[in-house]
Amino acid sequence: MSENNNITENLDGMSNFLYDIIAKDIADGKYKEVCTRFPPEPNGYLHIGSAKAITINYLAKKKFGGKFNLRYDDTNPAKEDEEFVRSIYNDIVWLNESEPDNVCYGSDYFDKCYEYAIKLIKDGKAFVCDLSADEMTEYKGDFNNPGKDSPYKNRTVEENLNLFERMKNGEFPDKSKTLRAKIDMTHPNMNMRDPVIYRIMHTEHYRQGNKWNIYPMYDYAHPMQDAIEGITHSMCSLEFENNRPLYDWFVNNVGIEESKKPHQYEFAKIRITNTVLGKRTLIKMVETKVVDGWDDPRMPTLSALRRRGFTPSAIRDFVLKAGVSKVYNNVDIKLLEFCQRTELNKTAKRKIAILEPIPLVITNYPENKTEYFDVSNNPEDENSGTRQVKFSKYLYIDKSDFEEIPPPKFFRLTPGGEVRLMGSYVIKCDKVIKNPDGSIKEILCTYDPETGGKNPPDGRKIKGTVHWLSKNNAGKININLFDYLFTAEIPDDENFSDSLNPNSKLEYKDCLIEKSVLELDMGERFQFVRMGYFYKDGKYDRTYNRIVTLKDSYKP
RNA sequence: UGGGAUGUCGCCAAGUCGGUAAGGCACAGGACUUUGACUCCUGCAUGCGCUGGUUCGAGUCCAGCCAUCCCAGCCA
Repeated sequence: MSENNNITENLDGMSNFLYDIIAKDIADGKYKEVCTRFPPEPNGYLHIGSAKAITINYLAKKKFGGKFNLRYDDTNPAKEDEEFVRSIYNDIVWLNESEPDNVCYGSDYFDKCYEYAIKLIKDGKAFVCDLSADEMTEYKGDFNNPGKDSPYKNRTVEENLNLFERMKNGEFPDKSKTLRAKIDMTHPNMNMRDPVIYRIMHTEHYRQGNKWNIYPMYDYAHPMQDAIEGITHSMCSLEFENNRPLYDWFVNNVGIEESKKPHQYEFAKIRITNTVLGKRTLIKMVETKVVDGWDDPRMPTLSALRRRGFTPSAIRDFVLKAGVSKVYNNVDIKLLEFCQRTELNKTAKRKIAILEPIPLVITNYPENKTEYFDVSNNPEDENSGTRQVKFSKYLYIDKSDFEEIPPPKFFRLTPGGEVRLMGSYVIKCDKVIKNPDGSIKEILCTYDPETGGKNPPDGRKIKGTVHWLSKNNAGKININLFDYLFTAEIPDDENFSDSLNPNSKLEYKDCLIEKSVLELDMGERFQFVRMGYFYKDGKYDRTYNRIVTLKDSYKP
C-alpha cells in the first residue's frame, strides 16, 4: 500500500499539548524531524483506546515530518503470540490508511540490550542479585520505609560479568537470579530502588526461539528500543509518569549520544462511557467465550468496529476531537457516533430498510403494474447518482410510520391522512385491516397519480415522508441487529468477574428483528443510520441512532 | 501513608507576559426539508476543586486545605 495523502485531518484547533511540545522542539532546532512509535505488546487485539495512541503518534509524523514506527514490545515471551502480531499490523494499516515507516520488534534488539547491560555492569552500575522475589520485596521497603541494599550489591565487576553471562547461557533456573541497576534503595520513587533489568526465563520466544534464557524488563528495554530507533518523542500514557526518571536514568547511563537521547512524554489514555477498554478484561471476555471472538461486534476492538462499518477516518476524527491532555477523562461515546454519522452522511449511499414491516396496499393501483422511481443515492452528494426502486400495488412501510391514533405533531401516516412515499407518490390511508389479535394486518391506501416524484399540482403541502419498499422487490431476510452492543454495561475491570455470572447484570442489548425488509442483495455490505422515533411524555424520543453494518452481523 | 500527577459547563477541552471564561459533543427551542436526517439560527459556566492573600484587576501569581488517579510485579 502506498502512502495515503488523503488524510486531511485539520489539526488546527484540536487540543493536543504534545504537539505543542513537538512544535517547540522543531522551532528550537532540537530535531529536524520527529520520529514516533507505537509500541504494543502483542498480547491482544488493538481497541479504540489504542487508536488514540496510534493516531497521536502517526499524525505527529504526518504533521511535522519524519517517521512513525510500529514496534512490537515483545520482551516477555510468556504472554505474546503471533496471531496478535498479525492483527495489530492489519489494524494499524487500516486505521492509518498507510503502512508504518518501519515495523520493528523489541526482541530484535536483545543483543544490543545485552551489550548495554554489560556496559552498565562494567561501569559498576548494575549487579547480579540472588535475592528471591519475596526477599526482594522485603528489601525494597515501602512508601513509608526506605529499602536496604541487597547483600549482593557489592559483588565485583568480574563476578557480575561472569554471573550475568552464565545467566544468559542458561546455567541458572528461573527466578534464581536477576540483574539489577544500582540506583538508590531509599529513593521515594519505588521504581528507582535498584530495579530489575533482566530476569531469567527458560521460555521459548515466539520470534527468538530458545536463543535467550534472560529477558529484559520493560523499564530497561523500552528506553533502549527508543534510543536504537532514534525516537525523538516517546509518547505513552500517564501511568508511566513514575517510570520516566528510570527511563532517563537508563538513557543517561548507557552511553547514548546527547543529541540522540529520546524523551518520554505522557498523556491521559482515553476512556469512553459505557465501554470496557481494559485489555485484561477483553482477553478474559474472549477466553471465557462471553463473546464470539476479538471481532465480535460487541467488542470495542478496531476489528469489531471495522466489522460494524466504522471508518478509520471517523475514528481518527474522534480521537482528535476528544483532545489530548493529562486529565483522567471519560469521553461520551456519542462523540464517536457523531463523528461516524457526520462522515456517513456525506459519503454513504442510502438504502431503505424497513425494520418492522407492515403491508400496505394501494387499492387504486393496477394489479399487475410495476414502475420504477429514480431515488437519489445520496442527496448530500450530487455525484452519487440515482438508483431505481420498484413500485407496485403491494408495499411495505415501517410500523413506526403509522399510527391509528396519532399523537400530537405526528406527521406520518394516519387513518384518513396523506403522506409522501419517498421518491414516489403521495398516498392517503383509507382503511386499516386488523388481525384477530388486534394487530395490523394491512393498510389500504389510494395514491394520487399526479404526484409521482413531484409535488401535488394543487399546491397542497404534504408534511410527512415515509420509506417504503415493494413487496416483490425486497428479499425478506432475518437479521440480527447488533445495535448498541459495544456499550455493555460493565462497571469496571474489577467487577467484571461478577458480570461473568449469568445472573449478573452483564446485558447486551441486541435486538433481533425478524422479517425485516431491506433494499439490498443478500450479503451486500452497507451502512445505515437508523432513526426511530417514539412518542413519550408529550414529545418524540429517538430510539436508535446507531451505525450498523449488516453484512457480517446478519445471520441467515 | 512517602513520591508523582490532575482538578474550567452533563462529557471532552482552549485559556499567551494577570485585564474581565474559545470550541466540540450532549441537551433545549425555532426555521428549512420528498430521509422528523442533513443544513441553518437561538439558548446553554457572574463561574474556573475549596479558603484566604497579593493586585485597580486572578482561572491565570502566593499560601494552606480538599478530591481523584498512578507507583511497593523477576507485567507492560
